[in-house]
Amino acid sequence: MSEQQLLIIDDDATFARVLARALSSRGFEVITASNADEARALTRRHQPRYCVLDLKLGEENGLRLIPELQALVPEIRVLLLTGYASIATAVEAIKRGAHDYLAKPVDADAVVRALLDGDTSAGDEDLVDAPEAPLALRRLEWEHIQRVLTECDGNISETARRLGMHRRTLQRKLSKHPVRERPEQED
Amino acid sequence: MSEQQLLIIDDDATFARVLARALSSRGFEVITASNADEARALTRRHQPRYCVLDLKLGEENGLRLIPELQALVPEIRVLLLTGYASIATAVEAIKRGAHDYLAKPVDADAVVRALLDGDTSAGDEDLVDAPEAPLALRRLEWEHIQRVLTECDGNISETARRLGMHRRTLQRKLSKHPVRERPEQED
DNA sequence: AGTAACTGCGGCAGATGGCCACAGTGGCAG
DNA sequence: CTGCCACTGTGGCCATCTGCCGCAGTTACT
Repeated sequence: MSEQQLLIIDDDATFARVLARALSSRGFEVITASNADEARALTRRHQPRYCVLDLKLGEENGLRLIPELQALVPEIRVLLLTGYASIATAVEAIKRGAHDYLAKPVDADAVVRALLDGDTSAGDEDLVDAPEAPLALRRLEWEHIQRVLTECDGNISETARRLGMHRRTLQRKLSKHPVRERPEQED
Repeated sequence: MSEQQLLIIDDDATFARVLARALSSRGFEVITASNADEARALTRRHQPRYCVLDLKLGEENGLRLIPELQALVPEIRVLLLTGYASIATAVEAIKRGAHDYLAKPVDADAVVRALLDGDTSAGDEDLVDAPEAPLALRRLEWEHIQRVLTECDGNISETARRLGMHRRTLQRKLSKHPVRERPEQED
């Protein structure tokens, strides 16, 4: 296949570099941006077909970028990556036009798979089955918090109030590392 | 004014009944289906504007139903509900046209909020009078524990395993929790 | 009998949560 | 401009909770 342009947008330089290397070696022509403005500029210039976007771009919200990128490159495929994954943000991302949404840490193969997948566009074969296990308590808590947080537009105090918990506690929970979806396996 | 038709599709009769009651009291005209065929038939007949769909419909996958329902009622809003939530299925659900995706346990208010969210045609008459009160974390946790406990036929060890917590911890939670923190009526 | 599950219980160290306090910010009314 | 107010980040204290250990008793199946 001819080389495909791929734009990585992540303010975590280390992560971006590692991912860029991995994707380069898999046949993509990778360019990277570390903030929204840079991303816009590079997108305009290079018209990448693929994009890996970090949900949490410093102060900004990566979600906002999705429509912009699509306006610049209609056929662009945006893959959202985040270290703080939750169902609420995943839903939001897809609604805004992201092609897929993965939780860090991911391996490059998963990224490639997600990016390339769906040219068949929602083939029925690929139906994801629901996991047989219920959500672990930690994760349930995380999901609920994320949902309410979204509902409150990121207002932590308000969220804490609605959740009936102390603001300080909420802050600590949020800053702590999120829960992996499949805790039993390593990557 | 005209009540909004709402179709609940869930093979868990108890859950469907409880939810139906709760949503009825919030101003929806609720009809329920317990399998895909029934759902198709009811959709054809009643042309509901809203739909609450369980992801795991017995043998079938609720995801498949989404496009079908939308073919029957183009403006239908499908809310996916599942006790086995995962980011992967959430992404898939939204891609297939679901309006939102929530993990059980949810309270009826959250369902209503999700259904009406961004809905311009929903004259927010008597529909929205539901108090904005997301479950407190404690309560959410309790509900989830009870759900899984029931699923495990009261087997505490198994429940603890599935919930990813220590058996001793579960025991202590169960033994102490006097259950009632706030007698919340469903209607 | 032996094995393997489950259950209840006690205890301990370390993690977590609730709460207070303080500082800095930004919007808004007076 | 000047408070007032709400939000946010942070540190610290102390009570509670959790994870993990062990032990004993029970039930069921081999």
